[in-house]
Amino acid sequence: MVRTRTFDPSTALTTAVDLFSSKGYARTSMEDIVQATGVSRYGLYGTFGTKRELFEQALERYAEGMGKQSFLRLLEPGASLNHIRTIFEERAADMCCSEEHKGCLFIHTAMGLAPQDDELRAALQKFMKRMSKAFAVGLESAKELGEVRASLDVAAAGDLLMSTMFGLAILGRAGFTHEALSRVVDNTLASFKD
Amino acid sequence: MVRTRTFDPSTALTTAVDLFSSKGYARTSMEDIVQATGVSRYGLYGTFGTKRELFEQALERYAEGMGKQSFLRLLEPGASLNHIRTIFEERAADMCCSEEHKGCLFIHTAMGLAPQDDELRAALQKFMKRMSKAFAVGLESAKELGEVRASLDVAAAGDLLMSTMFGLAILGRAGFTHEALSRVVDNTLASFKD
DNA sequence: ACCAAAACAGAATGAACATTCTGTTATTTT
DNA sequence: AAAATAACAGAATGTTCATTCTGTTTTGGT
Repeated sequence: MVRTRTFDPSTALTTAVDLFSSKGYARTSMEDIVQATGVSRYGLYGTFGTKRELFEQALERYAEGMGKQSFLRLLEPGASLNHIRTIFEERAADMCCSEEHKGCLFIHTAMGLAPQDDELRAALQKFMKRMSKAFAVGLESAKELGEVRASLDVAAAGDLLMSTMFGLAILGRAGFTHEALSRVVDNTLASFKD
Repeated sequence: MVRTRTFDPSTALTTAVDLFSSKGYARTSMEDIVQATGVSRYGLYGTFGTKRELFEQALERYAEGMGKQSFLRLLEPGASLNHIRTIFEERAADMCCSEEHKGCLFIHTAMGLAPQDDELRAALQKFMKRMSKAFAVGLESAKELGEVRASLDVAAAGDLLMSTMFGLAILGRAGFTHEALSRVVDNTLASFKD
């Protein structure tokens, strides 16, 4: 390496994640990414490969970020219903109240490339199962705390919470109020009790 | 009108609905629609206006179709939980098991044009509220039949069911099994009882 | 049968886009 | 300091797309 790179691939990828998750694959152009990152086409293609490959890496980063930022807490002992509620609350705030129209990259992937792209669909499934599993583990902890009924099937409830998370993202994107989303969360979580 | 039209606008619109709901706005081209309908560009633009305007009409048609095909039953007296379950079952079958990758046009709209297009977003909200309301009315009937607890807030539950419907569509698109979706539906409906 | 207008098929236009290419600049090694 | 090469900016290429234009064909009214 003779001339040194003038950009940080990791922060560039973060920017790409933001663009992809607000506008999706089809509606964000490489030019958009060049503009937003300040990285040249050369750097982008050299570092990340094609747009499709960049998207895949963005999806991985997005999943990783969600895990670290939200779902890791559920895997720790003592996780409670409130941890789950907080995760929903944070996401609802992102979806509803941001002027930049943040969106869910999982949903964009599912509605966009996933049906035609086996590799991407497999990755998406893996991340989604991880998410459902994290919810299940969190619910298991909550069960020990007596916050949810002992008979609750936490695996099924994990899928249900994941599904709810996506549903809320759609409601948020459609312009529903934060209150409406909160009510859905409250009712869903309440259904696990007793 | 001197020369007679050789296509039926209504069936052409139906075809456009199918294309838009499987691939979304950005990924279906006017050329795709020309091919699938057999209607010339001239006919398409002359009858429906721009692609954006065609999409709006497709969205309306889609909502209307969902209403007639699924939600009208919920407004009739005697609607029961099973009517609701059937609606979910039919949709789940569409989403999971079709090779043509049917999708939900509401979701495509929410993730695609809605954030930037006030008119489309308003239309989408209207249709979504109608959907939630239909669920609520169905639940009210189910309440009279004693299928759900008397204390159930049917308006809140209507939003929840709508959210669930979107969540399921995402799961289906991501390749989750029909069983996984059914389990979510069962658990959601069970949470309304007693 | 003829005319005018509307519908048609497909070519044309101009913009947007993904990707590659070119010439330039910076930096490490010698 | 010179050489070599990786990184850079942006021009070039070829494709796809939405929309408009052109020349042709059909058909209702005369």
